[in-house]
Amino acid sequence: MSGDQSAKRPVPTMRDIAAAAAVSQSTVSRVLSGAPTTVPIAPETRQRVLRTARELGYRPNPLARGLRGASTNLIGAVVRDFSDPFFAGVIEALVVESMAHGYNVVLGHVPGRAGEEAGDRAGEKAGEKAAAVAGEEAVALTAVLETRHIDAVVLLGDMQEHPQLLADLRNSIVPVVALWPGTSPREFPTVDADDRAGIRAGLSHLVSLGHKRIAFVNAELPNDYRVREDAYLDFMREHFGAVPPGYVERCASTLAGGDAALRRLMDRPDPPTAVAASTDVVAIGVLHAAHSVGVTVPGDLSVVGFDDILIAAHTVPALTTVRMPISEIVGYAVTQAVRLAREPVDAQRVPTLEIFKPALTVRDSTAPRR
Amino acid sequence: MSGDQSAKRPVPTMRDIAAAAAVSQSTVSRVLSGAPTTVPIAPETRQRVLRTARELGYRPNPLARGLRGASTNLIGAVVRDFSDPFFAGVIEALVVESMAHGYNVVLGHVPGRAGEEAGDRAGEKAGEKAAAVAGEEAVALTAVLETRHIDAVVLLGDMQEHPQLLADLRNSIVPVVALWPGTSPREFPTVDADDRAGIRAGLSHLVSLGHKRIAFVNAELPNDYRVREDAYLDFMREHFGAVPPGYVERCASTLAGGDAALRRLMDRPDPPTAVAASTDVVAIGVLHAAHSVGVTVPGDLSVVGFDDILIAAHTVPALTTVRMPISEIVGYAVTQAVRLAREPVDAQRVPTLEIFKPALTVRDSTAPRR
DNA sequence: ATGATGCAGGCATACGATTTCACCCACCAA
DNA sequence: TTGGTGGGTGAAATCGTATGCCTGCATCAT
Repeated sequence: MSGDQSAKRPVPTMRDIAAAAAVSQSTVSRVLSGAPTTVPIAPETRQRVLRTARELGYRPNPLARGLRGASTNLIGAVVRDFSDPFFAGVIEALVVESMAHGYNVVLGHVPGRAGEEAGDRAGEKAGEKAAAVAGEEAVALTAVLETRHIDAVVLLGDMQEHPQLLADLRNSIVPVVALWPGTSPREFPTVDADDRAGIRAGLSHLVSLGHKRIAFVNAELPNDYRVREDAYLDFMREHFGAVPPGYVERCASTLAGGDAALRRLMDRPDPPTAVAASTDVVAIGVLHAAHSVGVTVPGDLSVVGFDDILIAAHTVPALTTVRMPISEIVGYAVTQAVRLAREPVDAQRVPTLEIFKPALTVRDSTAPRR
Repeated sequence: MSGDQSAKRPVPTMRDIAAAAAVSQSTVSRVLSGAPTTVPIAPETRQRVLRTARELGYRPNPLARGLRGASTNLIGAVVRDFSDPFFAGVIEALVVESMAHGYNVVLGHVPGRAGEEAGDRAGEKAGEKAAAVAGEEAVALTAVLETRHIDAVVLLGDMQEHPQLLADLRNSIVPVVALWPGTSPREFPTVDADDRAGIRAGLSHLVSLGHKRIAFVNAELPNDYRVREDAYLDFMREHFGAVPPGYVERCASTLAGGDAALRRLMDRPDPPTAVAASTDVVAIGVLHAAHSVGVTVPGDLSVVGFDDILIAAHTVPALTTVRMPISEIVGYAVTQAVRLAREPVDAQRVPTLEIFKPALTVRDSTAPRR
């Protein structure tokens, strides 16, 4: 068919279509963009152009589109911590939801303090470029964004560690939606979960099983985000008048962190009979540690997690946890982001706040106190 | 500082720099791109331009760059299954590695049979556009790519289910690197692991512990990818002369799949004393099922996984598995992709093949046969 | 003194699509 | 016949960057 031509120009341009359909390139643009043109197009011309485009296998060049200020249909996702299974699930939901809206997702990962390093290694490719461009560190931080390359940005998790990124975002024109913002200032439209209600649901469940010696393992973010911990403290004070001293353990937000935290708790003279964890990841670490030190779950110890990540239903034993409505939250956020991407700039920065309610999911890691 | 100006033009262009530094736009481009120009630039001019750029907070517009055929520094990742924790880890590695090379990652997910649906819902945004563009289904499938928007494509997992995607890739000029291609035809440079060696390592370990009744749980991909299963069959025949009948269970590549498979195995009159799973995900399902039906691991049953995903070290009990060298594989692939992105088109499609060796990681889910 | 060299930098154009403006033509009313 | 009028189309500017080509201006050798 288009043999040798496709070898040279695999993707035909509008000019090619125009030549083949014997119209001008402007007409091709008008027909293919499908936008309600100000100018009328004869039905037959329209058909001819469409047919030609199909035959030649036309694909619009999004870069050229974007250059004119049109949308690139790209959503940038900046995620605090990649290795966290919770965010892995979030990203999946985000990608699926975005594609359903006709958008793709560009992943950005905010390097800890690695601005320098990233710049250096990028230099491999860019030659002197990296060194030459002004304000290189700042550029490295906002790498994903490269403003205007992207129609909207979704912030996943606490971004407090990256003020530079937030500042860049603030000064740019891209709409931003923040999810699970933690301690980040509420400067963008935000979607979050009612952490306090979630923690209370888990704790109420433990109390209803007769537990009193309930410890809390808090996955500590770099900036003290203590909503879940505070919810625990308040709950304990309400129900028992006081928080058992030493019953709050803080640890890294990892499996190993939860593991270590439980070991510390069980080493106490008065070990708890139940543990609430601030995330499933640490809860799974707790499960593992309990098994390692010979504590039976749920016989000797009840464990409640938070998030209901994918593996939670298949741990040993299956984890009782609080389901984070990820798809609802992400779905809402994407809808919001897409809407903002189309709206005039001035309407975008209203820091709205939408809260979703988590719900308890009882499985096998909790049992009545012995 | 730049008060009202930033309100109108948040991101200055090269033209702005040029005006401010009293040089031509071309000079600005030459200085900022840092490429070894054919044209000499006076050091002082260079400095002046750089300073001006810094002061005005210049950021290159990647779209405009890309339009000229330059690189967009974007790598497209197409992943077979998002919900798989294995691929979550892979994506993390990919993002980190890509950013180290100065690239960002665009996530694509190949919809099962959902071409229609995706197109419809995308229509929300594009109005008649979606319907108007030729070959809409094809466009939906290659959504991420939008050829030339991306410098290279990394294929994650088996793409056999998506011949349309492969065809598009074949006809486009983007370099492609395939990772863990499974049954996909070897038409691109490929990076894979030595599955056979990995399975044999796991099985040898079980045999050295005295196990003979070793079953295999195969996470079945849509296209029968049976390298791991075949490795098991061969191994068993070599060591025991035959494969115990009914000892190969196939299941969905999910936690629930592994769960169900183990239940079937343990229901047999001659249950195995050890199980090798083709992936950690199903192995974790196996662990969970064993616990549910009262089979102790590793007392009654030894379990070996494959992949060494993040949670594997923290399951109950910690999973003995075969470590998939993800970072090595991804690192090699990204280096390759970046190199190909810079090379002339004709050198790109040589279907090279690089194989990495997995290694056994012994933890607590295996023990001598009782 | 003068053409040859080399250094610095500007001009113009290309990239592919969008969009504004202008144009042509047919048809209708006056 | 002529001045609309409006439908249908094309030419050209534009977006921001990269680059081939050309032009000044010194300096240098002859």
